[in-house]
Amino acid sequence: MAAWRVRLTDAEFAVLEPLWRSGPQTIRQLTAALYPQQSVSDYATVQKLLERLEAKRCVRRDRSQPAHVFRATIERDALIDGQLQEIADRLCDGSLVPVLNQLVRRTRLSAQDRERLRKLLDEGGKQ
Amino acid sequence: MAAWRVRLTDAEFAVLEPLWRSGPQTIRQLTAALYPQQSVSDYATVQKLLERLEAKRCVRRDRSQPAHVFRATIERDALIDGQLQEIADRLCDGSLVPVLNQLVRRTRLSAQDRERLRKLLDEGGKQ
DNA sequence: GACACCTCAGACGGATTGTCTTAGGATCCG
DNA sequence: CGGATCCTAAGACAATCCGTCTGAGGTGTC
Repeated sequence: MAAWRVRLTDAEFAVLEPLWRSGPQTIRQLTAALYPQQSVSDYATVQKLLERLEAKRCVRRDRSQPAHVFRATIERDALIDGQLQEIADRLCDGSLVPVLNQLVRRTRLSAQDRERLRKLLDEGGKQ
Repeated sequence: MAAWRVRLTDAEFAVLEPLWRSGPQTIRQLTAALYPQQSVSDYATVQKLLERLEAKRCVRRDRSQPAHVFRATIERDALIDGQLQEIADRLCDGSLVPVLNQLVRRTRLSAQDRERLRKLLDEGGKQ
């Protein structure tokens, strides 16, 4: 699970979302999820976005059905990784540590969240 | 220090960098820092980028000197915040907690780093 | 006056983005 | 068969963005 470096637009992120949430789908299904009252061109828009996501290797197409079925080939977490690394590169000379510090400092955490993080820190130490 | 929501380009980030590192500067100084062998149009490029950064309120211009002096009006940390929030919005329904988890899980941390984070977690709990 | 440096306004070409149109193939059903 | 419906594929489209570049004009200094 390498940190995936790719630049996506807002609309492309939006298309990925239902694929992560509900698994592989056809264009028709995705259009229904994204544009509640779908029009002809909404369908075409989703189609184009999927085409671009495929070119960026974030999505794969199963052509065995008459209506192609699309699935995400990148996990949400991997994409988060990539985005984080991009912040680090642009703002912290490539290091994630300052990003992490800033994030811990700023985020409102419940006691549970904090507990979980402490555990993660412990595990990380043992590896 | 609110999380600053603004979209910057790579070149704009690059201009901000020397402002953070070395403080307020003129266009000439910034150009020298960014384009080691500066040409006429490199100067103009930096000028245009500063103009756009000013429009985005990331930079302020002191006009009292013949050569205007620019300073960053946004801190590096605030910008990191904004970028992190943007990831959260696009990928985690607005919550920073999953981002944080992922970051802790993925980042290689030294024992020192881990210790510092533990402290940050403790402090956060007391507030 | 000549020169150097500055600001300001805007043009520019290329890329990106989201939307939309059209053409054509496959399938289903009367 | 013939028509309706769904699909893919290809590309046009306007708007915006992005980095670069040009030119006109102001100001200061020797």
